[in-house]
Amino acid sequence: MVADILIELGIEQLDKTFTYLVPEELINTIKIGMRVLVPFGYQKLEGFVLDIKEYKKEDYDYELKNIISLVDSFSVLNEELLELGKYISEKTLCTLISAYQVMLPTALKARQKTNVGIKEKSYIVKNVKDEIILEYINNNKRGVKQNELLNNFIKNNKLDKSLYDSSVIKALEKKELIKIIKEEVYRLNNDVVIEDKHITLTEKQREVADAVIDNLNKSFTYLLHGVTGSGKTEVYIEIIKEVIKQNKQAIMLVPEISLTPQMVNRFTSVFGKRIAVLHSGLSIGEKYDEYRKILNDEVDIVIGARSAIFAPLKNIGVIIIDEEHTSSYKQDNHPRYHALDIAKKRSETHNCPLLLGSATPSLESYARAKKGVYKLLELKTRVGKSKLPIVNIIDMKDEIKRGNTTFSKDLKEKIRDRLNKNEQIILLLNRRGYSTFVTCKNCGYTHKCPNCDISLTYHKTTNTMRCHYCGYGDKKLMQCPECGSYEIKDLGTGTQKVEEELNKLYPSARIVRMDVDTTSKKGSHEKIINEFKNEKYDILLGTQMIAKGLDFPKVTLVGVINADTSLNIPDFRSGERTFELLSQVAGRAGRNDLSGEVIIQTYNPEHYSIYLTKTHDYESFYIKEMNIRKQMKYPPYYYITLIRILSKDYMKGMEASKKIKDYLEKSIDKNSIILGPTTSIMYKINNVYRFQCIIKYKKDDKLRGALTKIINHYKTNKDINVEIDNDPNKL
DNA sequence: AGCACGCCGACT
DNA sequence: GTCGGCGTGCTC
Repeated sequence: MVADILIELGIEQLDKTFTYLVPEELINTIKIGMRVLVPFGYQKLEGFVLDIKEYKKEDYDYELKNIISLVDSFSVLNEELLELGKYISEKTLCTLISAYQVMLPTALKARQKTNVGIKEKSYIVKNVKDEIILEYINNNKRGVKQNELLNNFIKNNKLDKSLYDSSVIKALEKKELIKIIKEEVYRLNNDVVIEDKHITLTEKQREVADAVIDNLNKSFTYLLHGVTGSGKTEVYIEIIKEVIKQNKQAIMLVPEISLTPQMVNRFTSVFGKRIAVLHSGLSIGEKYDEYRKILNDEVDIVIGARSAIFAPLKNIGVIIIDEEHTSSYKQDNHPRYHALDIAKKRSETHNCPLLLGSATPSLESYARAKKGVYKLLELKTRVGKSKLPIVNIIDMKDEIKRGNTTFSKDLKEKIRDRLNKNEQIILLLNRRGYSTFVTCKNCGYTHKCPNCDISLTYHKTTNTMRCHYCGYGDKKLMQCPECGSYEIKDLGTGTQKVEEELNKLYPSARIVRMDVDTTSKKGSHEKIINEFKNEKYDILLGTQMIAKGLDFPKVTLVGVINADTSLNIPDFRSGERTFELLSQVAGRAGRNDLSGEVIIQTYNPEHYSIYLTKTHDYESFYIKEMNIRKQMKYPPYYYITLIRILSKDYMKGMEASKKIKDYLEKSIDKNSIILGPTTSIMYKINNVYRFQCIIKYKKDDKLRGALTKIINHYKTNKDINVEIDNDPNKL
């Protein structure tokens, strides 16, 4: 017997299997999809078994080596995942091994040296019959502690070892009255109280849920367009209930860690313990445990972020992607897969529906729904008494003339008003740090990162200038290095500065800031959210991470400090992003009986992405934006592929980029449009120069082949790195 | 990725 | 004459 092994190393040259002999003692235990340890050149490496077959000596003109050992006693990749990996590597042009690695939790990837194993807890159990124990207790006059332990066996069969003194245990063990056993425990323990509040769906919700429930055994994609607060989660729960009734399982994707706890709590209160959670906020050990729960058929529902789409459930009945427009469903490094794409694939293999939900669907999805590729489901009103908030747009050009830079007069007054009424406020500023750049007033010199093409952000808490791309840190300049002037000015406003200003304006208000800098510690997300929900704070100030999905009943005012930050990014999706962000954050206001109000401060009040949020008018936004996309030949009218060329040497990078463009021009479809090469928007990051070509196409059968050729051509080139991104999030 | 093989410069 | 520079190529 021989086995084809895919080696752990993720480089293109090794993107193929190597054949090894299966030693006698493993013949009965080895299975496809298992991890094994093999000799490879001068090293020992791990790999996945992709095939097992008979050994035919004549097929090999070299000596085969033996597999050293198995890494686990089970297959980490089942047949479906093995196939899915092939699909990913083809679709995203990545090595097969990196496709498999990305599907697995760290602890089960080939060779991550993590050595995370099953966590065990020790218990004490009886080693003899009850009568003997009772007899011992009666004769044992002095051993008070021993008797105390043994007496506990009357009520319990096993006792927690950690609760008893080790000398007592040892003595009883020696007498062979008790023994110690070990059992697997899961690190993540969601103690749950099932409290099915028997929510009755509204007529509309019922209709939407039934549209999916009536077609549970068909692979089809549904787009649920429901305004913020329209009760999409209830619809999801209703569908999943039905799926579980049919003995099937569900995958539920949520965009970010900040949202997971909320969703998990909601779900555990209905479904109890049979839920696994997978997201980046968990430790390696916790993820390993959650994953094993799935492997052991102990869960019906998997809730998690992007990678949860790979959950190895055997009989999926529905896949739900909440906030489907979220860009983080697309991985933006190496295997650049899109969770939505994987979801479609899995929905086909499992013959189950895929439900996408959003208040602001991506243009791509909405266009498909309009065309009938997806079925469009709608929830146009909020549930219960709550109404969509009133949105006011404030032109900051006027405010600046009155001397109001950060807060407009209106926003200041309204914050004061809510503080007086003991209601809560959310403020959004999509920029962390204190000030966004530091400039010399005299000569215009800007303090930039020496490694990247980025101005440094001042962080007052650490008194440093930091680069948000490479992490470079430097002292704040006191004097301009160019002209010697001391007139150094902070420009732009970050969350830290706003926090400071809020403290000055409202000294008694309790303010909590939530951005990357305050949420780096594990669990800090959840802590801030819970404390805000429990009204420990009056104002929640944060970056976009506060915009989505959170449900705070006491929030009646949402303020957007500067709506233009996302609009000014030179990217064809910046309008969509802006509309989406503003609509989402506006949706945080007035989610209960208290009516909500939103203030959006902007320098571009006439921009459709901004003024259409006033009327919550997604439809008009869609039509306007689609017109632009059509004219500019952007998605969803055209597909886009981004080729990024990276080099430490500017000239070499430029030359390679030109060559790539020339090659594309003669090898791909004549109707496809090739733009570039140009330098990327950030032309240098971490001392690497970045160039790009963009290809716009409707249908191009020659493109895939050409891209593969380009990748293959540059894979051995040490000076040039080529990355290909189909359907990029950012250009 | 690692490591050996191999072919050219400056040194005990 | 040798030691060692890292360019190239291979690993079942």
